Amino acid sequence: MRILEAARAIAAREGAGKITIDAVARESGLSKGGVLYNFPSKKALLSGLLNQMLTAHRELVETLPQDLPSRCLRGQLEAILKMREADVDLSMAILAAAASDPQLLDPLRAELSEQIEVILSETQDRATAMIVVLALQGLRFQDLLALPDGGPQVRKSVVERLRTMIDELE
Amino acid sequence: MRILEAARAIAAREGAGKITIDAVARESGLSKGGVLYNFPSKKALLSGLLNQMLTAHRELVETLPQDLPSRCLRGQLEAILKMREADVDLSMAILAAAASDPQLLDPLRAELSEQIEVILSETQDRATAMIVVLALQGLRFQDLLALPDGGPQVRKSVVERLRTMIDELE
DNA sequence: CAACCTAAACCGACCAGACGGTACAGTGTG
DNA sequence: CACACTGTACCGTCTGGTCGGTTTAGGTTG
Repeated sequence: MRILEAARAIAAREGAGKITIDAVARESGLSKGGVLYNFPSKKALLSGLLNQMLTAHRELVETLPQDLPSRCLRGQLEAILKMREADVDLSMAILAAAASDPQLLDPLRAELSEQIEVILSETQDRATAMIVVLALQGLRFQDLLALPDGGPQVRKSVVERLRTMIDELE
Repeated sequence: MRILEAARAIAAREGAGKITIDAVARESGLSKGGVLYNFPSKKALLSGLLNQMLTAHRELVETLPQDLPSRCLRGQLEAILKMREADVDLSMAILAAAASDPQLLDPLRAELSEQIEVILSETQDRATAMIVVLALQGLRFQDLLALPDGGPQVRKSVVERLRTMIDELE
Protein backbone atom coordinates (compact mmCIF):
# COMPACT_ATOMS: atom_id res chain seq x y z
CA MET A 1 0.00 0.00 0.00
CA ARG A 2 1.47 3.27 -1.18
CA ILE A 3 0.02 5.21 1.72
CA LEU A 4 1.59 3.19 4.52
CA GLU A 5 4.87 3.20 2.64
CA ALA A 6 4.77 6.98 2.55
CA ALA A 7 3.98 7.17 6.24
CA ARG A 8 6.96 4.98 7.07
CA ALA A 9 9.23 7.03 4.86
CA ILE A 10 8.24 10.22 6.67
CA ALA A 11 8.72 8.60 10.07
CA ALA A 12 12.15 7.31 9.11
CA ARG A 13 13.24 10.64 7.67
CA GLU A 14 11.74 13.18 10.07
CA GLY A 15 10.53 11.28 13.12
CA ALA A 16 7.39 9.47 14.05
CA GLY A 17 5.68 12.65 15.23
CA LYS A 18 5.82 14.15 11.76
CA ILE A 19 3.32 11.70 10.34
CA THR A 20 0.40 13.94 9.45
CA ILE A 21 -2.31 13.33 6.93
CA ASP A 22 -1.11 16.22 4.80
CA ALA A 23 2.44 14.95 4.85
CA VAL A 24 1.38 11.44 3.95
CA ALA A 25 -0.74 12.79 1.10
CA ARG A 26 2.18 14.79 -0.28
CA GLU A 27 4.59 11.87 0.07
CA SER A 28 2.29 9.30 -1.48
CA GLY A 29 1.23 11.50 -4.37
CA LEU A 30 -2.41 11.29 -3.37
CA SER A 31 -4.56 14.15 -2.23
CA LYS A 32 -5.60 14.54 1.36
CA GLY A 33 -9.04 13.34 0.46
CA GLY A 34 -7.58 10.26 -1.15
CA VAL A 35 -5.67 9.35 1.97
CA LEU A 36 -8.73 9.82 4.13
CA TYR A 37 -10.72 7.70 1.73
CA ASN A 38 -8.43 4.76 2.46
CA PHE A 39 -8.00 5.46 6.16
CA PRO A 40 -10.98 7.36 7.52
CA SER A 41 -8.99 8.85 10.38
CA LYS A 42 -5.45 9.28 11.56
CA LYS A 43 -5.96 6.62 14.19
CA ALA A 44 -7.00 4.23 11.45
CA LEU A 45 -3.84 5.07 9.52
CA LEU A 46 -1.59 4.44 12.48
CA SER A 47 -3.34 1.25 13.41
CA GLY A 48 -3.00 0.21 9.76
CA LEU A 49 0.72 0.80 10.05
CA LEU A 50 0.95 -1.27 13.19
CA ASN A 51 -1.13 -3.97 11.64
CA GLN A 52 1.14 -4.14 8.64
CA MET A 53 4.07 -4.58 10.97
CA LEU A 54 2.39 -7.35 12.95
CA THR A 55 1.37 -9.14 9.78
CA ALA A 56 4.84 -8.96 8.29
CA HIS A 57 6.28 -10.28 11.50
CA ARG A 58 3.81 -13.13 11.62
CA GLU A 59 4.52 -14.11 8.04
CA LEU A 60 8.25 -14.14 8.66
CA VAL A 61 7.83 -16.42 11.63
CA GLU A 62 5.72 -18.82 9.59
CA THR A 63 8.49 -19.42 7.07
CA LEU A 64 10.41 -21.31 9.76
CA PRO A 65 10.25 -25.13 9.82
CA GLN A 66 7.49 -26.35 12.08
CA ASP A 67 9.24 -28.64 14.51
CA LEU A 68 12.25 -26.75 15.77
CA PRO A 69 12.84 -26.60 19.48
CA SER A 70 12.00 -23.14 20.86
CA ARG A 71 10.44 -22.35 17.52
CA CYS A 72 8.65 -19.22 18.62
CA LEU A 73 11.73 -17.67 20.16
CA ARG A 74 13.78 -18.50 17.07
CA GLY A 75 11.08 -16.82 15.03
CA GLN A 76 11.41 -13.63 17.03
CA LEU A 77 15.13 -13.57 16.42
CA GLU A 78 14.97 -14.23 12.70
CA ALA A 79 12.14 -11.78 12.23
CA ILE A 80 13.99 -8.97 13.93
CA LEU A 81 17.18 -9.73 12.01
CA LYS A 82 15.35 -9.77 8.68
CA MET A 83 13.62 -6.49 9.46
CA ARG A 84 17.00 -4.96 9.99
CA GLU A 85 18.37 -6.27 6.68
CA ALA A 86 15.55 -4.99 4.59
CA ASP A 87 15.70 -1.50 5.96
CA VAL A 88 11.97 -1.16 5.90
CA ASP A 89 11.53 0.45 9.24
CA LEU A 90 8.33 -1.26 10.11
CA SER A 91 8.92 -0.80 13.80
CA MET A 92 8.53 2.92 13.30
CA ALA A 93 4.85 2.22 13.69
CA ILE A 94 5.41 1.47 17.35
CA LEU A 95 6.83 4.88 18.04
CA ALA A 96 4.23 6.65 15.96
CA ALA A 97 1.43 4.89 17.76
CA ALA A 98 2.92 5.39 21.20
CA ALA A 99 3.32 9.08 20.57
CA SER A 100 -0.14 9.74 19.26
CA ASP A 101 -2.27 7.38 21.32
CA PRO A 102 -0.89 4.64 23.58
CA GLN A 103 -4.09 2.61 23.21
CA LEU A 104 -3.14 1.91 19.62
CA LEU A 105 -0.48 -0.43 20.97
CA ASP A 106 -3.11 -2.80 22.37
CA PRO A 107 -2.94 -5.25 19.43
CA LEU A 108 0.82 -5.37 19.78
CA ARG A 109 0.49 -5.99 23.49
CA ALA A 110 -1.94 -8.82 22.89
CA GLU A 111 0.22 -10.50 20.26
CA LEU A 112 3.38 -10.13 22.28
CA SER A 113 1.63 -11.49 25.33
CA GLU A 114 0.70 -14.66 23.51
CA GLN A 115 4.15 -15.09 22.08
CA ILE A 116 5.85 -14.68 25.42
CA GLU A 117 3.52 -17.24 26.90
CA VAL A 118 4.44 -19.72 24.17
CA ILE A 119 8.14 -18.98 24.47
CA LEU A 120 8.12 -19.48 28.23
CA SER A 121 6.20 -22.72 27.88
CA GLU A 122 8.69 -24.05 25.35
CA THR A 123 11.55 -24.18 27.83
CA GLN A 124 12.55 -24.95 31.39
CA ASP A 125 14.95 -22.03 31.65
CA ARG A 126 12.47 -19.20 31.56
CA ALA A 127 14.90 -16.58 32.81
CA THR A 128 17.28 -17.11 29.92
CA ALA A 129 14.48 -17.27 27.40
CA MET A 130 13.10 -13.98 28.68
CA ILE A 131 16.50 -12.38 28.59
CA VAL A 132 16.81 -13.33 24.93
CA VAL A 133 13.41 -11.77 24.27
CA LEU A 134 14.41 -8.59 26.09
CA ALA A 135 17.72 -8.42 24.25
CA LEU A 136 15.88 -8.69 20.95
CA GLN A 137 13.55 -5.88 21.95
CA GLY A 138 16.59 -3.88 22.94
CA LEU A 139 18.14 -4.56 19.57
CA ARG A 140 15.03 -3.38 17.80
CA PHE A 141 14.80 -0.13 19.71
CA GLN A 142 18.47 0.55 19.35
CA ASP A 143 18.04 0.33 15.59
CA LEU A 144 14.87 2.35 15.71
CA LEU A 145 16.35 5.26 17.62
CA ALA A 146 19.78 4.98 16.00
CA LEU A 147 21.36 4.43 19.37
CA PRO A 148 24.97 3.18 19.41
CA ASP A 149 25.56 -0.55 19.59
CA GLY A 150 29.27 -1.16 19.93
CA GLY A 151 29.99 -1.56 16.25
CA PRO A 152 29.39 -4.29 13.69
CA GLN A 153 31.70 -6.96 15.08
CA VAL A 154 30.16 -6.74 18.53
CA ARG A 155 26.73 -6.89 16.98
CA LYS A 156 27.67 -9.96 15.01
CA SER A 157 28.96 -11.78 18.07
CA VAL A 158 25.82 -10.77 19.94
CA VAL A 159 23.64 -12.40 17.33
CA GLU A 160 25.76 -15.55 17.37
CA ARG A 161 25.61 -15.70 21.14
CA LEU A 162 21.85 -15.22 21.13
CA ARG A 163 21.56 -18.12 18.72
CA THR A 164 23.63 -20.44 20.91
CA MET A 165 21.65 -19.33 23.94
CA ILE A 166 18.50 -20.48 22.19
CA ASP A 167 20.13 -23.72 21.07
CA GLU A 168 21.14 -24.52 24.64
CA LEU A 169 17.67 -23.94 26.03
CA GLU A 170 16.68 -27.53 25.09
CA MET B 1 11.35 21.48 38.45
CA ARG B 2 7.56 21.68 38.35
CA ILE B 3 7.49 22.18 34.62
CA LEU B 4 9.37 19.04 33.64
CA GLU B 5 7.35 17.08 36.16
CA ALA B 6 4.17 18.26 34.50
CA ALA B 7 5.49 17.34 31.07
CA ARG B 8 6.28 13.83 32.26
CA ALA B 9 2.88 13.45 33.85
CA ILE B 10 1.19 14.36 30.58
CA ALA B 11 3.38 11.99 28.61
CA ALA B 12 2.69 9.14 31.03
CA ARG B 13 -1.05 9.77 31.02
CA GLU B 14 -1.81 10.64 27.41
CA GLY B 15 1.26 9.77 25.37
CA ALA B 16 4.44 11.55 24.49
CA GLY B 17 2.86 13.32 21.54
CA LYS B 18 0.46 15.20 23.78
CA ILE B 19 3.18 17.30 25.35
CA THR B 20 2.29 20.81 24.24
CA ILE B 21 3.25 24.09 25.83
CA ASP B 22 -0.35 24.88 26.65
CA ALA B 23 -0.87 21.48 28.23
CA VAL B 24 2.31 21.77 30.28
CA ALA B 25 1.26 25.22 31.46
CA ARG B 26 -2.13 23.93 32.56
CA GLU B 27 -0.65 20.89 34.29
CA SER B 28 2.08 22.78 36.11
CA GLY B 29 -0.18 25.59 37.25
CA LEU B 30 1.99 28.16 35.51
CA SER B 31 0.86 30.38 32.71
CA LYS B 32 2.00 29.79 29.18
CA GLY B 33 4.24 32.81 29.48
CA GLY B 34 5.78 31.32 32.59
CA VAL B 35 6.62 28.09 30.85
CA LEU B 36 8.16 29.90 27.93
CA TYR B 37 10.10 32.06 30.35
CA ASN B 38 11.85 28.93 31.67
CA PHE B 39 12.14 27.12 28.37
CA PRO B 40 12.21 29.52 25.47
CA SER B 41 10.96 26.91 23.00
CA LYS B 42 9.44 23.50 22.86
CA LYS B 43 12.71 22.01 21.74
CA ALA B 44 14.35 23.49 24.81
CA LEU B 45 11.69 21.92 26.98
CA LEU B 46 12.15 18.48 25.48
CA SER B 47 15.91 18.68 25.64
CA GLY B 48 15.50 19.77 29.26
CA LEU B 49 13.47 16.66 29.88
CA LEU B 50 16.10 14.47 28.30
CA ASN B 51 18.81 16.22 30.22
CA GLN B 52 17.03 15.64 33.49
CA MET B 53 16.86 11.98 32.68
CA LEU B 54 20.54 11.74 31.79
CA THR B 55 21.51 13.61 34.96
CA ALA B 56 19.37 11.42 37.19
CA HIS B 57 20.87 8.36 35.57
CA ARG B 58 24.39 9.63 36.05
CA GLU B 59 23.77 10.44 39.70
CA LEU B 60 22.37 7.01 40.36
CA VAL B 61 25.42 5.37 38.84
CA GLU B 62 27.73 7.47 41.00
CA THR B 63 26.23 6.14 44.23
CA LEU B 64 27.82 2.78 43.47
CA PRO B 65 31.14 1.88 45.16
CA GLN B 66 34.08 2.85 42.99
CA ASP B 67 36.02 -0.38 42.62
CA LEU B 68 33.49 -2.99 41.61
CA PRO B 69 34.26 -5.20 38.65
CA SER B 70 32.15 -4.20 35.64
CA ARG B 71 31.10 -1.13 37.55
CA CYS B 72 29.58 0.71 34.62
CA LEU B 73 27.40 -2.21 33.59
CA ARG B 74 26.23 -2.71 37.16
CA GLY B 75 25.38 0.95 37.26
CA GLN B 76 23.17 0.58 34.20
CA LEU B 77 21.30 -2.26 35.83
CA GLU B 78 20.77 -0.56 39.17
CA ALA B 79 19.79 2.70 37.55
CA ILE B 80 17.14 1.08 35.42
CA LEU B 81 15.80 -0.93 38.35
CA LYS B 82 15.58 2.16 40.54
CA MET B 83 13.80 4.12 37.83
CA ARG B 84 11.20 1.39 37.74
CA GLU B 85 10.69 1.44 41.53
CA ALA B 86 10.16 5.12 41.77
CA ASP B 87 7.62 5.23 39.01
CA VAL B 88 8.97 8.48 37.73
CA ASP B 89 8.81 7.76 34.06
CA LEU B 90 11.92 9.62 33.17
CA SER B 91 12.40 7.56 30.06
CA MET B 92 9.28 9.12 28.63
CA ALA B 93 11.62 11.86 27.51
CA ILE B 94 13.14 9.47 25.01
CA LEU B 95 9.84 8.86 23.30
CA ALA B 96 8.85 12.49 23.38
CA ALA B 97 12.13 13.54 21.85
CA ALA B 98 12.14 10.81 19.23
CA ALA B 99 8.65 11.74 18.14
CA SER B 100 9.19 15.45 17.85
CA ASP B 101 12.76 15.66 16.58
CA PRO B 102 15.17 12.74 16.42
CA GLN B 103 18.15 15.08 16.68
CA LEU B 104 17.21 15.77 20.28
CA LEU B 105 18.45 12.29 21.07
CA ASP B 106 22.02 13.21 20.19
CA PRO B 107 23.12 13.80 23.80
CA LEU B 108 21.69 10.43 24.75
CA ARG B 109 23.51 8.82 21.87
CA ALA B 110 26.76 10.40 22.92
CA GLU B 111 26.42 9.36 26.55
CA LEU B 112 25.36 5.85 25.69
CA SER B 113 28.22 5.54 23.26
CA GLU B 114 30.74 6.35 25.96
CA GLN B 115 29.16 3.98 28.43
CA ILE B 116 29.10 1.10 25.99
CA GLU B 117 32.75 1.70 25.25
CA VAL B 118 33.58 1.55 28.95
CA ILE B 119 31.43 -1.52 29.51
CA LEU B 120 33.03 -3.39 26.64
CA SER B 121 36.50 -2.45 27.84
CA GLU B 122 35.75 -3.73 31.32
CA THR B 123 35.37 -7.34 30.22
CA GLN B 124 36.71 -10.06 27.96
CA ASP B 125 33.29 -11.44 27.13
CA ARG B 126 31.94 -8.57 25.10
CA ALA B 127 29.07 -10.51 23.61
CA THR B 128 27.57 -11.31 27.01
CA ALA B 129 28.15 -7.79 28.28
CA MET B 130 26.38 -6.36 25.26
CA ILE B 131 23.51 -8.77 25.64
CA VAL B 132 23.03 -7.57 29.19
CA VAL B 133 22.99 -3.99 27.97
CA LEU B 134 20.44 -4.84 25.30
CA ALA B 135 18.27 -6.74 27.76
CA LEU B 136 18.28 -3.71 30.04
CA GLN B 137 17.23 -1.49 27.16
CA GLY B 138 14.51 -4.00 26.38
CA LEU B 139 13.37 -3.92 29.97
CA ARG B 140 13.17 -0.15 29.93
CA PHE B 141 11.12 0.01 26.76
CA GLN B 142 8.86 -2.76 27.87
CA ASP B 143 8.04 -0.70 30.95
CA LEU B 144 7.74 2.46 28.95
CA LEU B 145 5.26 1.09 26.46
CA ALA B 146 3.51 -1.13 28.98
CA LEU B 147 4.34 -4.18 26.93
CA PRO B 148 3.82 -7.57 28.60
CA ASP B 149 6.76 -9.15 30.39
CA GLY B 150 5.77 -12.61 31.56
CA GLY B 151 4.65 -11.58 35.01
CA PRO B 152 6.43 -10.59 38.22
CA GLN B 153 8.11 -13.89 39.03
CA VAL B 154 9.68 -14.15 35.59
CA ARG B 155 10.80 -10.57 35.88
CA LYS B 156 12.36 -11.24 39.23
CA SER B 157 14.28 -14.23 37.95
CA VAL B 158 15.41 -12.20 34.94
CA VAL B 159 16.91 -9.56 37.19
CA GLU B 160 18.66 -12.21 39.28
CA ARG B 161 20.03 -13.86 36.19
CA LEU B 162 21.27 -10.57 34.80
CA ARG B 163 23.07 -9.95 38.05
CA THR B 164 24.82 -13.33 37.97
CA MET B 165 25.70 -12.79 34.33
CA ILE B 166 27.47 -9.60 35.33
CA ASP B 167 29.16 -11.30 38.28
CA GLU B 168 30.50 -14.03 36.02
CA LEU B 169 31.95 -11.59 33.50
CA GLU B 170 35.12 -11.20 35.67
C1' DC C 1 -22.68 0.27 -31.02
C1' DA C 2 -24.04 4.08 -28.06
C1' DA C 3 -26.44 5.95 -24.34
C1' DC C 4 -27.08 5.50 -19.68
C1' DC C 5 -26.32 4.35 -14.86
C1' DT C 6 -23.66 3.03 -10.82
C1' DA C 7 -20.18 2.63 -7.50
C1' DA C 8 -15.68 2.99 -6.09
C1' DA C 9 -11.64 5.90 -5.96
C1' DC C 10 -10.13 10.18 -5.61
C1' DC C 11 -9.74 15.58 -5.63
C1' DG C 12 -9.33 19.96 -3.40
C1' DA C 13 -11.58 23.77 -1.15
C1' DC C 14 -12.90 24.69 3.19
C1' DC C 15 -13.43 24.78 8.42
C1' DA C 16 -12.73 24.99 13.40
C1' DG C 17 -9.63 24.33 16.60
C1' DA C 18 -4.90 23.50 18.26
C1' DC C 19 -0.28 24.67 18.01
C1' DG C 20 4.23 27.25 18.82
C1' DG C 21 5.53 31.57 19.57
C1' DT C 22 5.38 36.86 20.41
C1' DA C 23 4.31 41.03 22.81
C1' DC C 24 3.58 43.55 26.56
C1' DA C 25 1.50 45.86 30.49
C1' DG C 26 1.12 44.61 35.08
C1' DT C 27 2.32 42.29 39.94
C1' DG C 28 4.32 40.66 44.05
C1' DT C 29 8.55 39.65 46.38
C1' DG C 30 13.30 39.92 48.03
C1' DC D 1 15.30 48.30 41.48
C1' DA D 2 15.46 43.53 39.34
C1' DC D 3 13.60 39.10 39.03
C1' DA D 4 10.27 35.81 38.10
C1' DC D 5 6.62 35.49 36.74
C1' DT D 6 1.00 36.41 35.31
C1' DG D 7 -2.75 37.37 32.09
C1' DT D 8 -4.37 38.31 27.91
C1' DA D 9 -4.42 39.18 23.44
C1' DC D 10 -2.77 38.08 19.23
C1' DC D 11 -0.50 35.88 14.90
C1' DG D 12 0.55 32.64 11.25
C1' DT D 13 0.67 28.03 10.49
C1' DC D 14 -0.59 23.31 10.81
C1' DT D 15 -3.89 19.69 11.78
C1' DG D 16 -7.61 16.40 11.55
C1' DG D 17 -11.69 16.08 9.36
C1' DT D 18 -15.90 17.25 6.29
C1' DC D 19 -18.07 17.74 2.00
C1' DG D 20 -19.51 18.46 -2.62
C1' DG D 21 -17.82 17.40 -6.80
C1' DT D 22 -15.05 14.79 -10.47
C1' DT D 23 -12.86 10.99 -12.72
C1' DT D 24 -12.70 6.17 -14.03
C1' DA D 25 -14.15 1.33 -14.86
C1' DG D 26 -17.60 -1.59 -15.53
C1' DG D 27 -21.97 -3.19 -16.36
C1' DT D 28 -26.96 -2.79 -18.42
C1' DT D 29 -30.13 -1.67 -21.74
C1' DG D 30 -32.16 -0.21 -26.21
